[in-house]
Amino acid sequence: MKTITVYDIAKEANVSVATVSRVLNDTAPVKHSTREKVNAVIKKYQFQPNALARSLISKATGMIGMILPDITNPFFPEVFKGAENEARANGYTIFLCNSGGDYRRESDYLSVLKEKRVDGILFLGGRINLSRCSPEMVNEVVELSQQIPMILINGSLPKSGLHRVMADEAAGAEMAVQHLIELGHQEIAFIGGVDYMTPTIHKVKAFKKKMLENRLRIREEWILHQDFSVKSGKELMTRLLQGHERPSAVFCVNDFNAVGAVKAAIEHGLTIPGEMSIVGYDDTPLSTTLIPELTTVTQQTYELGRQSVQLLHQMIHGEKIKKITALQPQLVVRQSTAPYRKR
Amino acid sequence: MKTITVYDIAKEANVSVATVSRVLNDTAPVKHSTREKVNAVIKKYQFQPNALARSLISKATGMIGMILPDITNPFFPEVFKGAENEARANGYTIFLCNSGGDYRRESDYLSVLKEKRVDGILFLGGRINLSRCSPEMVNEVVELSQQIPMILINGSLPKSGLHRVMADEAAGAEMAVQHLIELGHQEIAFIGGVDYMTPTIHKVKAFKKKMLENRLRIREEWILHQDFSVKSGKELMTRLLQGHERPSAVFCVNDFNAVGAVKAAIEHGLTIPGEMSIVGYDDTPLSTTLIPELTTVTQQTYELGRQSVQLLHQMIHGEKIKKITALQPQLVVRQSTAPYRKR
DNA sequence: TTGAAAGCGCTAACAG
DNA sequence: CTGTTAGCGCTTTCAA
Repeated sequence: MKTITVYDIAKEANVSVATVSRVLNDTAPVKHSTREKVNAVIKKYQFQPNALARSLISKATGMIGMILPDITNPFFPEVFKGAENEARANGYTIFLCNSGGDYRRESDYLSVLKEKRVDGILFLGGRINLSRCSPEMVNEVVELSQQIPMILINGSLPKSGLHRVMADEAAGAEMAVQHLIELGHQEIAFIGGVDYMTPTIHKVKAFKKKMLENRLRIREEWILHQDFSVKSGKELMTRLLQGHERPSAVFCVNDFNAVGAVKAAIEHGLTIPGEMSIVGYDDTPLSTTLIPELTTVTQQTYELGRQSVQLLHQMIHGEKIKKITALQPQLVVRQSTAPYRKR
Repeated sequence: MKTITVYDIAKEANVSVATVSRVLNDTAPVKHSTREKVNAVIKKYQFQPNALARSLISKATGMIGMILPDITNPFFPEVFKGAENEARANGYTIFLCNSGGDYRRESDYLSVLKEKRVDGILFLGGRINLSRCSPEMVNEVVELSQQIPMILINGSLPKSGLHRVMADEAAGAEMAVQHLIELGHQEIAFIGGVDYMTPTIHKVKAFKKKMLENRLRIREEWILHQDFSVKSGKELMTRLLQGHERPSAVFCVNDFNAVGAVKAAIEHGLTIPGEMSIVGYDDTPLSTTLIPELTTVTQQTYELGRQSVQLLHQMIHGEKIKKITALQPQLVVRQSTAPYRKR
């Protein structure tokens, strides 16, 4: 099946390819009658100009690359959705690149996106959430960002000066802890996450700050890390419950961990929130799916994606934009937290 | 910032562009020393050939388009993951197109994917799950499939002869109902889904077949439809519980609905699975997140995606493949179903 | 208004 | 082994 080109259209319409191009792009006046004629032929063959050839000239592909760590974590599909809707409204299509948080894979994708000449890149997870990211990894990203507009979502790279869109995790974490304290809890634990990634670090820091502010004891043995999964939340909570003393409330690094924590607590015969208050983070769909529904912190996930693309679009068009856009998180109180009651 | 091309490399290495191209693609013998020389210059500038220009010639873009209805439904990220891993292994990148099940949007994306000259298309949801799809919509897809290899996942289009990869929903549904019956349940309801889409239709049909086979009464008023959401599952279950008589078991069109059903049942004071058995479908992560964990049917979601890309890859290379690839679903018994007990 | 022709960056004959 | 050159399909001067 021969692919049809502007030449075929031109020939059949008895005009030059230039004219075909003109009616295609409405880039110069064309006599009404010839325009009609050309359009007729175009319609007849359902001709669609080859975007590759166009891009080769225009230096724009209408493609955005989005690198994220794990699309099966319900936080990310929501970001994607926000990004995609905004992208579509502006004529972009999105390459979704699941890195698995693997730095090698991130590099691979960065490279692929570069050779495919995407118009912009959205970077989430992996190296941009590392407390200490190697200079080489930073460099790779910084150099690419000089050729392709890029936005880091919910992360950063040391002295890279890269554009960022983020939800203020410290603020969100403080709200969560504050909420627990206001409910009368004094024995509060923190669980989840790996200890070398910023989503964990920011929250632990905020947690300690709030505890200190309220003259509450911080027990290092009640700050437990592992990873961001449900499984991990379950194991960590189990560990907590095996101690002589146990907290009356737990703040989890994310909803996954919180779900695990809830499951562990219930399996150990505790009632939630009666005997144990638990708060998660991210406000993923999981939180309303759970019984009891999870008290958590929303990051305006959809907006995170939407605004990022909006800004990226502006960058692509050479507009200056703020280096940092911060979205305010918000506490969502549901059923997994309750006032402290003495045991 | 000037983008650098093969010409720049050629000039600096004192060779012709053809030679540069040769070392880039290893497409013809090049003297070792000149190869070294060229590679040095390439490395020096971190040169990456423009994929657009290459694709223009090779007629291959290394891009696959994936149209699906809702990436926030945890079933799809898993399919995507399987697809992406296989894609990556074969050198493809994936355009993720969230159609929202909107036919107009599907058409838009189909058109975009065509002009972007993707090498292949994976189609899920929306029109390919309609019991009656309009001839125009069918046509649009069929015509495109003549130009671009395409695979329909878990769906079909009337007499289109399109390639399909699917999990056998009828078989899966039968397993689910069989399981309930073997547990001694006789009063079984079916809830969920919209009634004009195949995921619902196939299951209802299988449900009725099994009931009939076992001489069990099918009550039409216990076959309730709405949509595929948690909310809908909740509302439908509530409706069921408000009747004079109530079933002892419910088979739900998917996990979302099942979660809603569980929530409704618990809110109505029922214990699960003691007083009400519930089974879902899809085996999404939700099912292990719930308390009690959900008995459900797995569709081999990851494999669905992986094998689809594998087949698509073969089609792209002109190999003949089977029209239909069916994956066997499997019942996963967890905690939401139990033997029938008289009330 | 329209056409001829020169590229966009790369690959692939075809000579040498 | 290596260079020259003609495209891939489209847009865009430059003339007419």
